Amino acid sequence: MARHSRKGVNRRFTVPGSRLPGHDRKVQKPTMTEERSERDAARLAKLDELRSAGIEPYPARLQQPRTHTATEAIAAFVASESDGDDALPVSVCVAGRMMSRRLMGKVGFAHIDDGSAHLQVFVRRDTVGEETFELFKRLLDLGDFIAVCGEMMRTRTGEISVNAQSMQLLSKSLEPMPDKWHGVKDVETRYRRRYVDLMINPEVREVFVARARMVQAIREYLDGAGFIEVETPVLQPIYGGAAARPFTTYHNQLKQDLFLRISFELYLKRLLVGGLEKVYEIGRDFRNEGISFKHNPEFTQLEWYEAYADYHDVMRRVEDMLAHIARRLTGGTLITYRGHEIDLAPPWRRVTLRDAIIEYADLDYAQYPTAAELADAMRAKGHHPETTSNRGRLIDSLLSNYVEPNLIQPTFVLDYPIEISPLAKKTPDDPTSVERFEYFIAGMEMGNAFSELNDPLDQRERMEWMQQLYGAEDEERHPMDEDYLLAMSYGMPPNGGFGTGIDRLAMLFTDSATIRDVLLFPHLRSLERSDAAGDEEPQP
RNA sequence: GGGCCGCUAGCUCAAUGGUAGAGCAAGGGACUUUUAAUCCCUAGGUUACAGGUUCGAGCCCUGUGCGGCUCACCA
Repeated sequence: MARHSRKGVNRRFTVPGSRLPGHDRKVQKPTMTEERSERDAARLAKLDELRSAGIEPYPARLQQPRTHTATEAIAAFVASESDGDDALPVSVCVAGRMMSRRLMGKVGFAHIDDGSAHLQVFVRRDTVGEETFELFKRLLDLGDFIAVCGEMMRTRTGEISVNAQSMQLLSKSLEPMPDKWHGVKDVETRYRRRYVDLMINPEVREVFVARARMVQAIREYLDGAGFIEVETPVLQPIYGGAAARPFTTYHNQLKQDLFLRISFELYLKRLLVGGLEKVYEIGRDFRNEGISFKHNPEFTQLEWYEAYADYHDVMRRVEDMLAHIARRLTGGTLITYRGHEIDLAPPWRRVTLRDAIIEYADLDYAQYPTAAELADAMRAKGHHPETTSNRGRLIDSLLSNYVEPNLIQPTFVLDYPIEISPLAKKTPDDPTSVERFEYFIAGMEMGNAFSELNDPLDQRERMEWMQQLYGAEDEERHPMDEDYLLAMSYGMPPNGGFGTGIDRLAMLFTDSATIRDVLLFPHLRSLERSDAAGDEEPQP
């Protein structure tokens, strides 16, 4: 937009609102642009009026530097009040977005929001002068950023306020603010224009502050336990470490197909080979799968690997870490999620997958050694298995359909079928099962861990077996990763590994019903697509 | 991808198949301690889009778009 000079091209086209979603659908009709500009005419006229009065609506800096956030200004005034008669006046310069304004003749009130608090500003014509009062009264709009300097005071009704001595416009808003009382409720608008959601709905900001504090608590815990944080490639020539379909991309100069990672696992375990004993990574994974209240195409994952630990050690660390997060966020280990009171205090319940399925689905899969037998037994119990599934997937479906919804309190489910766990060590007493657990809270799968397989020959067999088991046409079939096998052949210490969805933890700790509420910009279908569809053929 | 539900002014919401409204926001006016300020006036709409039924459609039907819930796959 910089190419449009101030007094050059029709300024209408620089109005951000002309590209807002609700108008993109209609933007091809010029009449709508005209109507749009009519609605904006008042604010655009104010821009002209401000400039001709010598007031730059988008100044580069404050005339007087900010001395206090809203919270600090209030605190400073409260402190001075406690001095009683000896109290000295508290002079402040504050800045923020004007959220409300009440005009009454030659005096007026406004609230500014700077992210720390709302602070009332009292503006009296006799104090600020004719010119500034006119600016405040007539040329400012809700949504404008302003700076205000003055002494702190209490109004007649007792509200701590800034008694404005001077006022500066910092940034003009050309879009109307949403309803000050109701905010924005439409979820599509809230997700597509998160900035509007954040500016008007204070509880949204709280969710993301809590999420940030949660991640901070995780790093604090792991750093304190001697882990180092590392970063591994997002763009990978061979994807792996999970059962999921990847996004593909292409490097032009290398003429090479690349995949966006679906997990960090294979790279982090290479680091154990290299001698880093405790590593973790917090980063983005990408999975080309369905979208739901607990699935976004890109999501934040925590994975760690710890040499000389097995999956029992990992369980102890997981329950310890989550209790640590809860204490940091709430002071205790009790949290409420969607009406359930959940206690994260260790130790959590531990139950084998087999026992859990016996308990909740009334079926002992150990009695049915083949997929066909198990599927028959499931049908006899009134379940409806996919006919094409292998035995591991059948067991997994029993878990997610019958067990998972019942696991409200934190629970480790352990010892998984080998067919769906190619990177985990076999259990010593049962070669069809592996030392793996998933943990569940509030009926949601939260994470996954193994005693990591470190036998290179076993790993090669397992990968080759997976190739056969899933068939060439299966989209979750993974390519062989020869370099990973090579790394393991150098010798990998026995270790316990763990992965968990940061977004799901954030849902849990912020009592959010959907992953979209803990993602600042959840993935939504583009609106532009519908406009382009009629004009041109989609690209192949 | 399947099923169900939704889409009306910038925002929040009304409107038996019969003239599309209100509050807030916006524009004009009154008001020197208000706080969802108050009072008077004004403007603002291709009811998501495209068809159909009907004398007449925001409402009924079909399709499309976007969203929500849900099922399937997955963390």
